[in-house]
Amino acid sequence: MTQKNYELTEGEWAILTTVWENEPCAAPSVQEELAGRKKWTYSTVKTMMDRMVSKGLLKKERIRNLFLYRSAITKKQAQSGEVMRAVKRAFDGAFTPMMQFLLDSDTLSQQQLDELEALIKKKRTQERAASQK
Amino acid sequence: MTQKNYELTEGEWAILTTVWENEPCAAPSVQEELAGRKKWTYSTVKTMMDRMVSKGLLKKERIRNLFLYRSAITKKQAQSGEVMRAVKRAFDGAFTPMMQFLLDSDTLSQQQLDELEALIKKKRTQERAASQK
DNA sequence: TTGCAATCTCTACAAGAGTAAAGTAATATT
DNA sequence: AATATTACTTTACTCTTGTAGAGATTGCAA
Repeated sequence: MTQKNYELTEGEWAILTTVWENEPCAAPSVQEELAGRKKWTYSTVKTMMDRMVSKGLLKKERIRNLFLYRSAITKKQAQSGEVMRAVKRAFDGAFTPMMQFLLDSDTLSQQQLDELEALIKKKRTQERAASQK
Repeated sequence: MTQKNYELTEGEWAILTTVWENEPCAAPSVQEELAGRKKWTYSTVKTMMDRMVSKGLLKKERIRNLFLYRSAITKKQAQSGEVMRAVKRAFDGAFTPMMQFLLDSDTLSQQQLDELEALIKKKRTQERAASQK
């Protein structure tokens, strides 16, 4: 499974997010769902969705006269693409410097730091377990 | 200092990176410097650089007949923008989930985990110190 | 001074993203 | 059936990014 690196645009994120949550869903539903955040007309949404089908981001299926869309990539794949892009462009492809950056930026609270530390502990245990299987 | 959120394109990253390393520098130098990775002609590079000046990403200064460019934003700002974009789009603005994703996804070695833990410890000390000044 | 070399300016074009109006088809309502 | 509503298709316009050629300028070398 050679996974491509998806780099979605703002609009594609908006749509995919809605699709993930309502899958399978029709274009009008997506438009309504999005209506709060984005003031896109049905036309706009439909156009974008069909372009996304061509790009392999969504799948479209016709059931008699109803068109249902579903995602063609998982949220994880999309997240990974986004993170990869950041890491690749801004940190020369190296993960640790990016983490370091996140830690340095003072956006993390004590509580978040706790959480992270816990995550690391867990991670380390897993590593150890895995390496001596 | 209301810091804007810079979202650079691929090309802008390439150019800014070279500028940061050679600042101040002339357009032809940047083009030559980039010649290895990108097969852009001088024209291309010059056009992009001037657009970047308009956008406030670079500054241009004329010294007699020489034009010197320098960056208008720091690497840190650019990195921050990139990270913010990822966090905002892919993780709903929440840092911890992104960290978690990084921890889960990647091939972090024991050593890197150690580093991170140390970073967190240090960070926490700083926080504490700062909060009770 | 004449001309080449380097550099800059102007102009342009294609592709993709965002945006949507208009026209058409199909379904539902009275 | 006639009309209203909903959904889909076609077409298109704008802006940005990547890309670059052609022409104008400037400064140095012969």
